[in-house]
Amino acid sequence: MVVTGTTRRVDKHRAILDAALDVFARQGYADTNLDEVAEVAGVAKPTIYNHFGDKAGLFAAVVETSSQDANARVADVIAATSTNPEDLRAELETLARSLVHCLQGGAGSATMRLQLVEGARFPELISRVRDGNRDRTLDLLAGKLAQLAATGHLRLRDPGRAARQLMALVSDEPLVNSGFGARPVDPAVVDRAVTEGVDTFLAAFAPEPAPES
Amino acid sequence: MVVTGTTRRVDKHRAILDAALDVFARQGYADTNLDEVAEVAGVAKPTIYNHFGDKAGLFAAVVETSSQDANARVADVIAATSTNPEDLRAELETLARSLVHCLQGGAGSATMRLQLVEGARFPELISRVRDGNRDRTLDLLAGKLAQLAATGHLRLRDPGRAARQLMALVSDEPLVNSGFGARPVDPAVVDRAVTEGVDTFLAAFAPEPAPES
Amino acid sequence: MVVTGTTRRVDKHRAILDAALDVFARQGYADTNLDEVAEVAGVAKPTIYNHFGDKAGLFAAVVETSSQDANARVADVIAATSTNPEDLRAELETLARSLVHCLQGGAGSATMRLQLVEGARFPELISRVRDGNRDRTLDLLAGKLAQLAATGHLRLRDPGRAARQLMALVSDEPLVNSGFGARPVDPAVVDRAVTEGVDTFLAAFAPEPAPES
Amino acid sequence: MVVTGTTRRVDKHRAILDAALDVFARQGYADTNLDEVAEVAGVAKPTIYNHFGDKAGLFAAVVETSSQDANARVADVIAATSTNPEDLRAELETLARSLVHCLQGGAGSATMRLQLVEGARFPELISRVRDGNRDRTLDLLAGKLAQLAATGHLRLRDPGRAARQLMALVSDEPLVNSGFGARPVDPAVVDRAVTEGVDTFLAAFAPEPAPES
DNA sequence: AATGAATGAGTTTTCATTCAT
DNA sequence: CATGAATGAAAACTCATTCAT
Repeated sequence: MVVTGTTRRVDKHRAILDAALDVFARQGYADTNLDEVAEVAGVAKPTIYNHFGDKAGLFAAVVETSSQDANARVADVIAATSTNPEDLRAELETLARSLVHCLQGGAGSATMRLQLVEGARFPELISRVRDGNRDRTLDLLAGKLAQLAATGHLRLRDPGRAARQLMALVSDEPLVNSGFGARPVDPAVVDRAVTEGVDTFLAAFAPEPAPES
Repeated sequence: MVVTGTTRRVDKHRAILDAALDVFARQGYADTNLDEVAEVAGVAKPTIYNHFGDKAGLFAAVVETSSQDANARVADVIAATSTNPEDLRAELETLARSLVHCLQGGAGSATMRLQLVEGARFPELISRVRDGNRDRTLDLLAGKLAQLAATGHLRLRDPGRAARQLMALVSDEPLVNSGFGARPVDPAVVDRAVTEGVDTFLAAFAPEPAPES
Repeated sequence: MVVTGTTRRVDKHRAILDAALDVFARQGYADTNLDEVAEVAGVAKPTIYNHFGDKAGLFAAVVETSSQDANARVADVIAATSTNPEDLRAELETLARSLVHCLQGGAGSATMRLQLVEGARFPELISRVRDGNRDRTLDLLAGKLAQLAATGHLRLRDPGRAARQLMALVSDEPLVNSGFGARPVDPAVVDRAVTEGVDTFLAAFAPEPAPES
Repeated sequence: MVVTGTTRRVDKHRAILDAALDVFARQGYADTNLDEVAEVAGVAKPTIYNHFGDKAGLFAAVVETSSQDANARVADVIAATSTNPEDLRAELETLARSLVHCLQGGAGSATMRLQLVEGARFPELISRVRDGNRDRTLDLLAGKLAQLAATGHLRLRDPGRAARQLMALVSDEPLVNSGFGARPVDPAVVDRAVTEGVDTFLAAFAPEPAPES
């Protein structure tokens, strides 16, 4: 009994966040009206105000929450990568594919689109969230690559640079192909970007001369 | 003098387009009100409607025009690249820097931001313009790289892939750093991306083992 | 007190309808701006949109409501007419005067003017409402006249025709005189139309040769 | 050569009037925009201002002109009626049918609709034109009926009343059926109204007891 | 805490009218 | 005189936000 009230409240809180992420990502901040969010969430409009203060507060909460989720998934993916793999190429391809999927698939796409589209409207919020997430991701990735270098699987002097370039090689093309999150990505484009990206990465950073393109 | 009637109209047309590019890029489509565009352009609001029909028509005209401009600049830059350079690394760095500048600097940044932010609102328009431009750019770049391969400066089997990866290596980081066009790019980031990007590109595609990273 | 919430809403609904009938009838649909309706009704403009969707929806509601009112009054008037009167002429004059009053006086005039002026703008709505009402009125009137014929007070073979012609005789002149609802009717014109209309009606349909004109 | 300028001007004047009658009648004053009138007339918008001053002036000119035309046609019809006909019923039916046609057919309908719909907007103009026309028509008709009484074809003491009632009997139903000019009239309705209207008129005003209805 | 209802402020669009040629 | 272009004023409609229950 006692927790029911709390549970309900938490449920509504979460329902509003989910609905808002969906609607904001599809229509952008300015074109989102809270009536629609309220309807999708199944609550009355004033309830949104009770929970989040105003429209900007709701948006901030959505961005923070969804970014944390995405970041956690990315960290998991990187952590799951072996530092001493049998097949380096396969290991990197798996890693890259997972990263691209975190950033472009499902909620990841919505999260990214939000950050991207509303960067000019909420500069501090978005800068903080995005740069923070990106920095953490690149740090983790650089760490992993440094370990691979330590174990002799890679030959690199600047793990940060290698991390940035690996990300660029495998994620740039899918990003553009998705219309920067506006459309679903073509899986074939992801495949090609991952395969060719890792290939070039290895050509540049593998200890032995890798096969040419 | 004699053509003043025509001149005046053309002037206003151009003034509206310039003002609209500025305001749209800064505030996004939904947050732009035509009162502000009219004021910046120095015309009355109905004049905008006379020239462009409605807000969406104005936006479309802005995107088309500014994209054509950007595309022309990019084509010039690529065309100006030597296919038999003394110093390949320097030549590629110059090319890359110019490309990044076309895409991220000044009007280029505004153009890109428009396309990127409003992709979901005007899918056909943006797809047509952006994909068209990107494809043309990559074709031109691939052609240039193929020539460099033919003259023995590069070793590559798939010029299209090389073009996409060169673009990714040098432009991804500045793009992110600019908040996808929301902030001015840090020139140091551009420098680093260009230098390191070309370096890795050469490591992967130069005939002789390129210098390590 | 307990039902204040409901009451308030109903009050505003009614207030808007009343105000709108007034303003629409005076100025016509196109010249009516909802700011004025809102002011007359004592509500904010969006409240009108909350209740009626848009301007056309408000108009439709006004027409439906006011027509139902008018129709009910007309039905009452006809029902109140005796089928076995002592003085047939007096009875018919009373009936006719009441009918004309229903159609031309006060809210009746506004209702009629609306239907008449906006017939081209809302063809289905107006056709439905007006033809329906007119048909029902003529049916009721024809029924009453048929009863008067059955009791020997009138001599007629086609009660529908008699009803139409009675209406024409007593209402045409006041209608024109009011500028089709634009001005208040001159009571003297109503008097004359009723007296002379009933007189001619009786000359044509009374069993015994009625007094000459 | 010399008259060409004048001729052209007259042509344009007339073309504007014709176009304006058409558009005003279809859409009403408030919903008519002069761009459309200009396009239909094949002239530039300022030309309308040169000829008629402003929108209201154009409307007044249209009403005056078209009313004069309609009035002239009505006068012709009444004048063409014999005062000593072989078949009185047939003669009256012909007269009535022609009158209804003048008022409801083609330009007559447009003229009437204008007067009716815009009565509240231009009270003096419309009152003057309509009442004037109606009075003249009723005077002419009353004169004709008085002559028929003088020749023993009718038995009436008040020719004005007889004229008003004849008009009411034959024109009321078609008027309503046309939606007061908004739709084309059903010819069957005209036929019935004329036949039955004249029948009742004769029942009331013929010297010998006319056949009952 | 949650909600139905109400509202103030703002935006797109239209159109009668006027310049300048 | 006729016209292409420009404009000031207004009106429909929307939406974030707040009351009152």
